[in-house]
Amino acid sequence: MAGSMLRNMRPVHPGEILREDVLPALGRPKTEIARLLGISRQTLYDILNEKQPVTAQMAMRIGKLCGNGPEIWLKMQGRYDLKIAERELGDALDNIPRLEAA
Amino acid sequence: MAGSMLRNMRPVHPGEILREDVLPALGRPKTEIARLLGISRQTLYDILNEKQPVTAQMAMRIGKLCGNGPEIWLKMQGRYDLKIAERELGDALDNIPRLEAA
DNA sequence: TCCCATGTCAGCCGATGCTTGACATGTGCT
DNA sequence: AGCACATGTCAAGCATCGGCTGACATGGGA
Repeated sequence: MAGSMLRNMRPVHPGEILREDVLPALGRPKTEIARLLGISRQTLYDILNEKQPVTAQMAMRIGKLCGNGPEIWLKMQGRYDLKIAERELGDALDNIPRLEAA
Repeated sequence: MAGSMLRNMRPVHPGEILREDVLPALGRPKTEIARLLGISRQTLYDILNEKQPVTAQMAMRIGKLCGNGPEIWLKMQGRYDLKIAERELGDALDNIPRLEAA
């Protein structure tokens, strides 16, 4: 079914795509990219280095600049966050039972 | 195409679904739900009152308890966040140009 | 040489996510 | 009546987070 391929892939931080594919394709200095996005240079670097997530606001900015819309970026971040959350929760999840409708 | 119906709907906070549909169907005291989820009672109420988002961790917990997985909840929150972000950014978006690959 | 881009560090700050503890109110059981 | 428990809400507290500014050392053109 649709999406199954994506689901089984290692979780990819949106910053990796920006750094490896998108920004090189745009071919502009990162300093300018940050300015165009309306964010600080530091914040852009943090995202590219995968130290900060792509928030909803960031997704909108990036989606606008790249013309592909915000959903892709936010969804990518979501998949990433879920993987992290799964690892962080660990055994805590085992203690949560599955309830069924009464 | 798939998803177009969802996209055009008003943004729904996951707490609304929990409050209106899911918890009633489970038919357990909210106090117990919070305990089973492994979170504080206050946090559950905040989510039900749409004052706190469903984070990735929360999505995992809820998804486990309800047996439907975390993606639904996180995606719902994402759509909601995008609507909020769009409103908050406002004109700031107009200042972001659309770049094309060089 | 001067200008600009790059990459990284440190520190600040407001907001967020979640917690504990308490309170008043209601409900059901014995 | 009395107890146990659920409900809904408030007030702090607290660590983390998202984003910023300012600074530094470095490198590559014009």
